[in-house]
Amino acid sequence: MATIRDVAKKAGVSVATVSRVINKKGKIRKETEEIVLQAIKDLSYTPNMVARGLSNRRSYAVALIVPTITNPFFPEMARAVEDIARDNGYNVLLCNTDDRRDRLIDYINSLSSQYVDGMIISSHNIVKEDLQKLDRLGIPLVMMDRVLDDHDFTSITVQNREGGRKATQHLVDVGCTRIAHISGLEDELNATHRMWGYRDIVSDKSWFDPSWIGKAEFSVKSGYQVAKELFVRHPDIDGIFCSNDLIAIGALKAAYEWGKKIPNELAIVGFDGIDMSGLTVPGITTIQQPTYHMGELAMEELLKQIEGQNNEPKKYELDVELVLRESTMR
Amino acid sequence: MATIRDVAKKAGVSVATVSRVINKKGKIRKETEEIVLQAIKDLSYTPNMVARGLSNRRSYAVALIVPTITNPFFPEMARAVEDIARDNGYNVLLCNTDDRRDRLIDYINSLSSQYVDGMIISSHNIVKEDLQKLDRLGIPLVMMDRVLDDHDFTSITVQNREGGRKATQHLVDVGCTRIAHISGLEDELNATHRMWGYRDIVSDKSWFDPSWIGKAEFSVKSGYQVAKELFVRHPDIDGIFCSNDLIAIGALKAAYEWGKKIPNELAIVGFDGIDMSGLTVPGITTIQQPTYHMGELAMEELLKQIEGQNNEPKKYELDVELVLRESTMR
DNA sequence: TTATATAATATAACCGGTTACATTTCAATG
DNA sequence: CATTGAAATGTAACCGGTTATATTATATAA
Repeated sequence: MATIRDVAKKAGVSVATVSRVINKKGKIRKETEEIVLQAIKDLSYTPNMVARGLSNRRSYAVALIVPTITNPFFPEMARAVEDIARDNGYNVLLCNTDDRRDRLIDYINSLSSQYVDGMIISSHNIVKEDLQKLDRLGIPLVMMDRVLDDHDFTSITVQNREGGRKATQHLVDVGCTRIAHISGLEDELNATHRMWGYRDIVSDKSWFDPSWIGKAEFSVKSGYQVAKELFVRHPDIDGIFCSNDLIAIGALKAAYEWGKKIPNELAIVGFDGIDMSGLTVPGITTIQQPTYHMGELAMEELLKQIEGQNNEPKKYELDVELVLRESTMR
Repeated sequence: MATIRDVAKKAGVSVATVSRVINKKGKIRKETEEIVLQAIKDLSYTPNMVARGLSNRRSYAVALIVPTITNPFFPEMARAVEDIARDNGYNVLLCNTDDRRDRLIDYINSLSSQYVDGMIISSHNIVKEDLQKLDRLGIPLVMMDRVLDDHDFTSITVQNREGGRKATQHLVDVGCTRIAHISGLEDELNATHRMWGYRDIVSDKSWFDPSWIGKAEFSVKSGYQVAKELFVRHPDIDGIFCSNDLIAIGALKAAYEWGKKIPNELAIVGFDGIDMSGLTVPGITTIQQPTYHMGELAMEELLKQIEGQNNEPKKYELDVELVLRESTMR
């Protein structure tokens, strides 16, 4: 592998000149530039990113920290992040925290000694002091999907409460009169917002009381179990708004086994709009998040911060959309 | 951030000694070691990985190159790779090629100027000269899932042909007498092997001719379309072996719309064992790959190569297993 | 006690870039 | 023609580690 000094020697100039040509910094004579470019081509030279990183205190890599890449919501986001990163000469480090705080902390620590240029974090385990630490280290950060309530970093999330309302209202509109909600766990802020959206619609109904709200993890298995519990507790249930699509898929499976006909005896609405929600039979009506767009936006905002064009934090709260499928078509 | 020189000064020793303590290389007096460790603790010093990388010509990062992380087969593999990598102090760079050769080449080039310590590649676009290039650059490589036929690198794949046989034989066993196959595209070696497994079972049947084999991309949409074509071409079809689970899900949806009852009028078997295959209604019988294990194994083998313990390439061809679900239970 | 081998530590070069500062070149001005 | 200042380029320090080699301290043998 040729180094910058090889190029300098071949072109008969100093390394500084070569560096200037490569980075288009400072003044260089046209002829000199051409000679250097030719030498670069002749030696098929590529700047060594590690050396450059050491000098610049940069690594040209950003970390994408997610709970787990196996939740289908994240790959699509990751895909978008990587697309934008690649287009801008950055690499993406994939980090799974498994929703464990110790892992998150390990990552934050180890990544900062590697000059990661920025982080996109989706974790509800993050606390204020973590943010302060990153701030102190000068590491740009964008919070994605799962964001802290009170902070001043750029964050990207969706209108969870409004989405919860849309979903629940839709169930009302198709004629449901006993609507349950399967929420995510308490400490998950998105889940809480979605639940409040649900409550906005049902809290003044005569039949409503908190026993209509079940709590599940964001997984198919958990959704399946909690749905069955609801069937026992409320045999007259005729609609469920699930806090995410995985839960909805679990509920669908539970309904099928319980012999409840979908959508006529039980209508189901999910949240997220992962591909899978459209692939079940019947397809599941859901609140679609602009997943890919969120990833794009996150990476773009991060780049702005890294490149220092813009430092005021922005808080995006993107629109969500009701996507109609068979699970509520009656 | 404290540097090694800060530590050396604080401990009253030279940087070489500090380095030796950190890396447990060479002889050091017990007392000296303790003094140094104390200084490290006092300054909460972490070695800078970029500087270390420059010196060692290493980056402590491995690249995971996949067609697209949005195919649910890959996140699980990625998950395993990342787990093992993390445990060993490595980071994982996520690279999506989108099945495009130009992207693959871009990655190979750019990653090599970054001292990536190794690559796990899953791509059927890779050709011999790429392997030679990596060999020349001294970059360890493990080929995953989609491997070149003739090479001498470590590779990890499954018994595709045997899996194809198992799947098809199972359809025969449950009483199917007109069994179609939806294969992946020709240039995908796994798909080809699976198809040959299918042919092993059906080629001597009187009804069989190549029109029973459809070609699809590894996607739900494509599976859906090709399944419908098969329904038209062969109305008496009563079983389909699909080259992967996404195709099977598409076929399931097609059958549902076509009014074919599953499993009695049409039995379906997929391949891969992605989570989703068990979550559809009905669940899809499939040939389960040891996905997580494959990722683990790939990373472990890569580590062996990186750490130089072992250089003879190994070719793993792992067992697959038939997982019974409702789509063939009759 | 001195010579010699060995253990422990220090010095300084090196990895391959960037860049502050120094130097040279050259056109414009007095 | 000498002076001046901007433009172009070069020199060398620096980023923060590793490590070959040199040096010093200590143990062993003669």
